[in-house]
Amino acid sequence: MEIKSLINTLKDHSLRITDCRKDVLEKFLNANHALSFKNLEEDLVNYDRVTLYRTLHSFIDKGILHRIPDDSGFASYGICHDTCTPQSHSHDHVHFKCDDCGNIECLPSHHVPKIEIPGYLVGEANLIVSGLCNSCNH
Amino acid sequence: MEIKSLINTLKDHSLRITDCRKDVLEKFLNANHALSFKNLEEDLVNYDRVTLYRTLHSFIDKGILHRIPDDSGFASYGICHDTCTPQSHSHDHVHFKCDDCGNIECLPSHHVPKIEIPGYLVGEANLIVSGLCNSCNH
DNA sequence: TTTATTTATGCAACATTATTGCATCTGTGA
DNA sequence: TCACAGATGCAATAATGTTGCATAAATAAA
Ligand SMILES: [Mn+2]
Ligand SMILES: [Mn+2]
Ligand SMILES: [Zn+2]
Ligand SMILES: [Zn+2]
Repeated sequence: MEIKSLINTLKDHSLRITDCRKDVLEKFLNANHALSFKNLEEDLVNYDRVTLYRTLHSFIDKGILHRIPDDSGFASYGICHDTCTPQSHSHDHVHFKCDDCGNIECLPSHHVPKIEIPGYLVGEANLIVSGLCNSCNH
Repeated sequence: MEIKSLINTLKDHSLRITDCRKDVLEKFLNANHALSFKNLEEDLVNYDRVTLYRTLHSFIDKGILHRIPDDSGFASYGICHDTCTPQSHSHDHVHFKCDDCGNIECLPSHHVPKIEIPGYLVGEANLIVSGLCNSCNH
């Protein structure tokens, strides 16, 4: 990932170009799976925890990242491959959590099946599947 | 819910009969939706927080309750209507979270669709749907 | 029923995760 | 280059959950 594209991504989302934002964004672009806050904290030790939290929040606000809830309470964050905006986050893809390596992946090719519930108005749906990922299964 | 049945439920799961356990179990049996820890804490003020946590844990261990993860990080707990045991919790039903009243419901009649992911070994699946519940929708 | 054993409870302390206030620093547009 | 909105770091605080330990209560044994 070259630095030019990082900067453009930040500019396109009307975010100021800072070292922290570049480093965080780069990590997400290079990772092939979602990252937890702990992942970031471990690797980007030269930034304050608070700054990392605020960086995640601004990325989510702008539609660069989406939060992936986890049963264990440790949320992860994934890139919004589809075009999310500050106005609307929409993610109808399945999330996979590997029981072995612990990684969480976005599976954009797998959409969450629509559920019909009589008498209910169904909005968002969130499907988290666990098991063994492609790497750990072979 | 009469007290006899409460006691029998506890006995059947080899748990000692205590006031706290009876009160907590009664609340779950009377509620028509899942309860969060905060729900319990607000209503059962005469018990220590730690005791409520431990009560929830023992109920989960024995297969009386199951934990329902929530995007917001506040887990809820629902009764295991099917026969769960200390050995195996199995819940393949959909969970619904109402955007209006905030209640979370177990929908035992709605099973989580099975997902096939090539190269992956798929195990558990967790589907949380949000929208308006039957009450808030009418 | 009484006693002994096991388990549950309450309190305090601690751990973890996340947020807020505020002074200072930095990026950006003028 | 300058002014200013916005970002950062640090300290304090909040929210949620866990652990250790003394005491109390429930159940088993006598
Ligand atoms: Mn995703
Ligand atoms: Mn349920
Ligand atoms: Zn894996
Ligand atoms: Zn509702």
